[in-house]
Amino acid sequence: MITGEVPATRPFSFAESLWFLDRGLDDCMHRVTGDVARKLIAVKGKPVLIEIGKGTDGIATSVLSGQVESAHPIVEYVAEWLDTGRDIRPFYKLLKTDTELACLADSFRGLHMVGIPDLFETLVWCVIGQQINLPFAYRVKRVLVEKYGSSIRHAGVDYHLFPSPDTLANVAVENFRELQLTTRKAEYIRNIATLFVAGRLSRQALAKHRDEEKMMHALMEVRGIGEWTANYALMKCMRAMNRLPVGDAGVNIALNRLKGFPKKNNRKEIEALFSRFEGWKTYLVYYLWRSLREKSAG
DNA sequence: TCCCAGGGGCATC
DNA sequence: GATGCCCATGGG
Repeated sequence: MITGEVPATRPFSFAESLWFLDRGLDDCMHRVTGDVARKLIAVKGKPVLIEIGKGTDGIATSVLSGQVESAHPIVEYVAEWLDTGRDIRPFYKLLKTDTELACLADSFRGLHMVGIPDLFETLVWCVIGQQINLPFAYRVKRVLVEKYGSSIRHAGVDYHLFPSPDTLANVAVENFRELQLTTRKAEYIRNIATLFVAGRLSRQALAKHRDEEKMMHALMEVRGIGEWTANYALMKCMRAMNRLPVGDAGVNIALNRLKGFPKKNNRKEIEALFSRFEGWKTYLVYYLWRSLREKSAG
């Protein structure tokens, strides 16, 4: 069996990564059982089932199914996915300068951001999740993926790859409607898929902009991608470090709880706070989201 | 019943 | 640029 170790820059908590992957939500793109997670990924276009668990000094990975020549692409994938290489100590230094937020560095010590390496999946997921609650959004995603994504079965469990742009570009709006997607969302998804097929939208092309604001602009030209979604995509997929999804409900609630900010019309307070987190705004958002689900917070 | 949920587009002024 | 409305499901 091919195995590998993904080095992690400390502080790093695999338990936090695992907690996020589970969260009590039913994410069809991976499976968490006990202290490991399994996920089907594409390596050179072929499905490979990997398992990740706590390693001696990072994350232990192994290939359960599929053909790969070495652990190298697997290790690369996991490092990108779980942001293991990030040194978050500077972020903690900034957190410690804020009386009410200092606790985040202790409560969630070693939490690195779990990303979505695939841009197409990220954008489609955003569209699905727009303006609906998360459990429902995950259900819709599961039906979409089970219907249109390729999968393999291992030990009696199905693992899925996200549907390809080519597949979703050819799904009729009425078939999307059967998945409880609105007509408008169906159109957005079809359009995004078509742009990917045509090569007019890709992670690689987007990355060439380098500048976060230029990437924002490029994404927001696409129908269905507004400011919030563009921010989210840059955070989760492009690893942009200075994003603040304006108007995000989670950020508002978290800062209301932690710092007593108003729940609405709080732009001034929030921008002032985030201006002190230059280079780490994305991570601050992520830690605020994390704080929402701490114990009694539900 | 009402309001909100990890929004976005569009018309209108 | 700000505001209001539409979309359209499910949870509290």
